[in-house]
Amino acid sequence: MRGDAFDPDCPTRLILDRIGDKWSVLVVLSLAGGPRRFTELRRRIGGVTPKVLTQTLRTMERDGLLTRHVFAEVPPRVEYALTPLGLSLGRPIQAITDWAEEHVEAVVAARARHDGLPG
Amino acid sequence: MRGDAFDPDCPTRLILDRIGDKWSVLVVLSLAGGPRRFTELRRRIGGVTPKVLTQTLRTMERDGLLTRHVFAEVPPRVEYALTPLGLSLGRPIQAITDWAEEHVEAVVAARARHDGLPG
DNA sequence: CAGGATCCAATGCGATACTG
DNA sequence: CAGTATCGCATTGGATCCTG
Repeated sequence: MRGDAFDPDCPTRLILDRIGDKWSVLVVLSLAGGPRRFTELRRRIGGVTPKVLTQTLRTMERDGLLTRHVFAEVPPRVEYALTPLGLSLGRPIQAITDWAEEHVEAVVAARARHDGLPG
Repeated sequence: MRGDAFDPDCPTRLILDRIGDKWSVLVVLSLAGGPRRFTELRRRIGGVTPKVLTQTLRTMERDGLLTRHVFAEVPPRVEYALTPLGLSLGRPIQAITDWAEEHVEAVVAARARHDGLPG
């Protein structure tokens, strides 16, 4: 049985909320090539604070999208890796960001045109 | 020149923000089959209030994703339709919602498993 | 290195009521 | 029918400082 995004009570909405958050998408893309450490992610994803990155990673771990592996070393080392589920999400995510990167100019232009016109 | 979603100053981020909002995705899906009137959209998209739906539609119009056409009739009639740009966004959006509807159970299960375990 | 703790600002969103 | 106006809260996310 599939979900139904149009039903306000369907948990599919929860997924869309997650995808809609500011950083999950970039985390998925960053991990698509293999496991990464916390600071690697932080550097790769411009503008994210450690607090928010941690929150994002914890939520995604809870949702079964990635795993968190702590190595018993000094200095500490923690690696994040996509699960098969998270990896499968990578494809539609990539489609969205591809669209965004390709059409960003058209949107910005439309916005300028709209804002420039009176009324 | 394409955008770069990893650059915090790239407007691509603005697009991701739009896609991430609670209702735009459902509006795109609702209009994929052709133009719809305001109340049709409102009924189709469960749980949205008129104020928020209007906001969403206005923003999407500004971004060049849809057009708003007012008919000079009584009672009033307003139709919303996707532009070619909005239509092109429909495909990656559909990919995301397909993923969500297909994997919602896996995510909910992962969440339950995670929350059920101590620590 | 990988975070936790705390405080705070923005704002998205909802409820309700009203209108040309 | 297709909105607008007002109010207010809950959530999200950012700045900053601290630590095992």
